[in-house]
Amino acid sequence: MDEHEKAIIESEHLDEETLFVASQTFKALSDPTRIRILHLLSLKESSVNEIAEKLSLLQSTVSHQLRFLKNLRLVKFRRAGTTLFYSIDDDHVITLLNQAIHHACHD
Amino acid sequence: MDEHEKAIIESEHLDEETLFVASQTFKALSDPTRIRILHLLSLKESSVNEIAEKLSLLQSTVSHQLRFLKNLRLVKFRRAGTTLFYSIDDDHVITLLNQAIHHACHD
DNA sequence: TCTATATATGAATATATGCTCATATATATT
DNA sequence: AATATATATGAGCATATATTCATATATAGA
Repeated sequence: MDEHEKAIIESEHLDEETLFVASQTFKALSDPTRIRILHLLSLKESSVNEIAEKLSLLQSTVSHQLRFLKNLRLVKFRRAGTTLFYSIDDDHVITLLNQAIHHACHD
Repeated sequence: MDEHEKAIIESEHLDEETLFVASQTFKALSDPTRIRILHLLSLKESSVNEIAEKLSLLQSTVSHQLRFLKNLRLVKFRRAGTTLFYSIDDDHVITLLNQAIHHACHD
């Protein structure tokens, strides 16, 4: 942790930018459906239909949530014909997620 | 991380309970106002009015959000006369918060 | 007990969110 | 070009959320 960062964390004032990015990151993890999708992707790259089937969700629901996660650059995809394989693009959020799961297991 | 926990994280299926607790934790951190309150409390114990003044929020807004955070056992308070001093009751969420701030600073 | 101060609460409102349905788009195959 | 498959998108709806206003409650002091 560098001095600049330390200064931000120890300052009473959090700037708008930091506040927005942090809250968006947590918003991504605040919905059970998105947690399930991210958790699945943390285990293995999957297509939209695979995710839908494994998690018993509509294809449309999965696609909407993937767009949300892609906009936040939390997931990425590669194309293989008509199939899109999604995977994690930000290991940091998976770390946050696993920590929360860890914590949830120890209440 | 024990075996049981490892099994949960590595399983494709997250149980409802774990999912709910984890999503609630992140929901608490998904709102800029709550982040500001938690961040302030991580620096120092504060009364409701102090929080409201420092963050330019209505007393009612702060009180409502503190109730939310208290229900999740993320904050606690001690009474001193008519004044209630709130403080952090779950260091884990502050760790999560500081990690996200750290991450936000390095984009 | 009356008053002042600090906090909590309920109702109302505006906005955000997540899901579903129907349909559009993109790619591959024939 | 026509068809099939995989995915994306927009509209509509129901629910959740955050804030505000008005008011209630609780404690302390005169």
